[in-house]
Amino acid sequence: VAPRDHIHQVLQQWRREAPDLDRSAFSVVGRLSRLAQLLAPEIETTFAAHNLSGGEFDVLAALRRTGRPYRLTPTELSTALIVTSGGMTRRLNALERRALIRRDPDPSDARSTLVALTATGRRLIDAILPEHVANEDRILGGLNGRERAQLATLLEALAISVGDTTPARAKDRARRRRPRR
Amino acid sequence: VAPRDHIHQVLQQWRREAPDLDRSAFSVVGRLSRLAQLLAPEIETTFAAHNLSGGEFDVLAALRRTGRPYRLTPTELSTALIVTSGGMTRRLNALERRALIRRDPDPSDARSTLVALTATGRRLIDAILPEHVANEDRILGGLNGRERAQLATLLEALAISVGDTTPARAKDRARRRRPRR
DNA sequence: AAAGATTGACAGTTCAATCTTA
DNA sequence: TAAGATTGAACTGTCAATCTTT
Repeated sequence: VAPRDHIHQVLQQWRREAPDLDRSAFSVVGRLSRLAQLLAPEIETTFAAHNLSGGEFDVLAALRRTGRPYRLTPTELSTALIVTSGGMTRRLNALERRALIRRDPDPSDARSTLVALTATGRRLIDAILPEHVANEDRILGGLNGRERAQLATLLEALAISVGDTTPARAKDRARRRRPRR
Repeated sequence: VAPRDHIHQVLQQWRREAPDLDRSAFSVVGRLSRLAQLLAPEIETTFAAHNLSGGEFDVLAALRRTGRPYRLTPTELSTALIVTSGGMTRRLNALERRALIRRDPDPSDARSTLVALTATGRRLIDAILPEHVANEDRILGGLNGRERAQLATLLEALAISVGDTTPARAKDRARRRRPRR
């Protein structure tokens, strides 16, 4: 018989116990959250091999992909990564202690700081990146290119529909607050 | 212009900064984990309205969908919900303190206990369930039936390919360990 | 030995309060 | 007043050690 996944059995149980309940949303949301939970530890083994947590990797990666000079404010980081400012402070403390990032004062706003990748941090993230990509690719090994593309398209549609659209950058947003007529 | 999601911009940044890196896996895995992170608090508002955490709801729901007499062992629960046994003990303590579940000794194995939904627990989960389903449906409101079905199918294929297949139940597994020829 | 459950130490998060600067 | 960052308390999870029973 064709194998089914864990959520399929859960759906069957609900069909028996509560046949009137609509299960179409759960068949998506349930699989989404279960897959995320299942894949996270798998993905974090790569980071752990370099003594990084998943959250710490995310910070280094966010700085790296920004391009030179690899700088963002703590607020920009916590917005992009969906962590509270308190959570971000904690991550930055850990990374700064290991000299993977540096906190410089923001010359244009004394309330803020600029978080920058150090040379050490940049070397580390550049070393991890290819391993990480290879690992993700291995995890998705069961899906061919067409399936990946289809999945990415549908997930993007869902992301857009729940409002996960690219926010304007802080300075643009400020400029836009009182739009010109 | 057609709006794109947050991960789309991340992918563009990587294309600029590291054009040789294959981004196809991330376009799936990145969206998966980000959507799970984005949707979780949205979903948990329903539970919070009844003074339950997401993890506590999961335990009550797992017991409920099992059918009468709504009983599972802590090991079965921690396996089904992907939490460690220590984490499950913690959840069960909180639920037992509020008399939503009960722990009875297992008559057939003195090492184990049987976790059962109380009448109060059953009333609570049955009251939450329709709200939860309606909430999930609202969250997926941007996807039509065809898109949901397609997404569910692709996510199941991924789940199966990473090994998230329905495990045989404990007693079946014991029976199967030394298969008959 | 090994399995089931629990415990306590640790990790990482959110939340609300606080301090400084705009 | 409000925004940016930090702090400490509370919460929730993992991990490794432990105790009991098989």
